[in-house]
Amino acid sequence: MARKTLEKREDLKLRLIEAARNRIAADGLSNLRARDVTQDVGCALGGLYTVFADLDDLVIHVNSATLKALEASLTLTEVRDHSPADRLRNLARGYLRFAVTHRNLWKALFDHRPPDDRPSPEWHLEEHMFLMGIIAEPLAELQPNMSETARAIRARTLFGAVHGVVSISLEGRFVGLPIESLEQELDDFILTVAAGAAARQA
Amino acid sequence: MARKTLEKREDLKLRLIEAARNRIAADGLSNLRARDVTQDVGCALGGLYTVFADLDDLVIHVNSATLKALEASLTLTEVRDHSPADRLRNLARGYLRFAVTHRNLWKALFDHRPPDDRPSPEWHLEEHMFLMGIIAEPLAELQPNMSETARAIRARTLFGAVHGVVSISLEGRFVGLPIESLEQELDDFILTVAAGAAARQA
DNA sequence: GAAAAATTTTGAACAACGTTCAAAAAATGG
DNA sequence: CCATTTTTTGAACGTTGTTCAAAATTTTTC
Repeated sequence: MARKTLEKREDLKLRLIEAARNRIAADGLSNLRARDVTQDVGCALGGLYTVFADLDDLVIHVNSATLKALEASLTLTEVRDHSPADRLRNLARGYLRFAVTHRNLWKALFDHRPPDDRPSPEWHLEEHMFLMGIIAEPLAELQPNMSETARAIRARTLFGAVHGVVSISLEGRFVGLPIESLEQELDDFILTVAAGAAARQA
Repeated sequence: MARKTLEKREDLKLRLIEAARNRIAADGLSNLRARDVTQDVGCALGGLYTVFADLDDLVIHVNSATLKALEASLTLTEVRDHSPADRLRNLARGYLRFAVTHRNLWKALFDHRPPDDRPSPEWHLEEHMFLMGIIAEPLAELQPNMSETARAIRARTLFGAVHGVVSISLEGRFVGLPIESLEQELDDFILTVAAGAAARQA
């Protein structure tokens, strides 16, 4: 029966993802080794390549799980009856908190570069889109007379800005700063952007 | 005489940096190979390790040169008698233009991760600081009653934001967009931040 | 249920890296 | 010109990701 076979394959796949996730969370993406994860799950080295195309494919699946966790974390903090600026601030805070809490997994989302001849599959690229979507909503409220496409681009810009601020805060040289200061700085930044958007809107 | 020896060492060093720079510019950081650069300059494989600690050390020197070029490019476009917002916009534009023009060298600045047990030397970390310094000046004019340290942090935040916007614009999926649109979007973003800063200042 | 056929799993072997270091080559100095 | 020191060399090593013929297992057939 092909039934049992498929199930076992799927089970191995999940266990490999879980093992890789733990390895990345503990030691960082750059220390992920095919030999380690296969030993962790108790299969042969070659077993990995019966379920994934290569290591990058496995990493993509780990990143996919991380994105789902991030999505769950961000949509949880969404409160619909707050002002747009407050909602944007909450999203930025949530993003910062997630990055701090799951440092290595979060870093893996952006440190991972698939080889030139094997770019990320379409389904994974689309997983990044929910981030833009989440931002687009409060943005629409903030600048209602903006075209749909312009707002999509602006959401991407805003995400890039927040991600950049969080990145440089966590990876830079000022990492001695307490998390509260980072949050305060990020809050200020978001409120500044929101104020500017509102001002230029009028 | 130790004179000639030192000169030859220095010459080899420079030639290796130049070769590595060309390789990175052409094929990207991830395709840089010790065997390639040593062949390019016509020395033995081991010769590289008589002048640099390892490949990462060589990359750091390439990045150092890239930062100098970026600095030259940005300070050139600085015009002191413009408004703070205009100056910030010019800096952001210059940054975007540099990233577009020297795509792979610019990417190498941030893609390169030295191994955990061998972080970047202090002198190289300080080279990144001029970027913050350049930003801090117009920022001081924009928000004069801000403390020195707060402004330093804000400059870092602002750089992170601009870098994030440029990154996501160039590496994301919307790369079909013409450069003019990216520039327009970045302009808008900067002016929004500047407007917000001015508004919250008052 | 045993033998044959198909499938799955294995891990030794391979190629491509960065890095090392004993030996060769070159430079120095007396 | 030879001895000594210094510099350069590239074969060899350790560690990667990846492959694939063979072993182990499962399924099918009679």
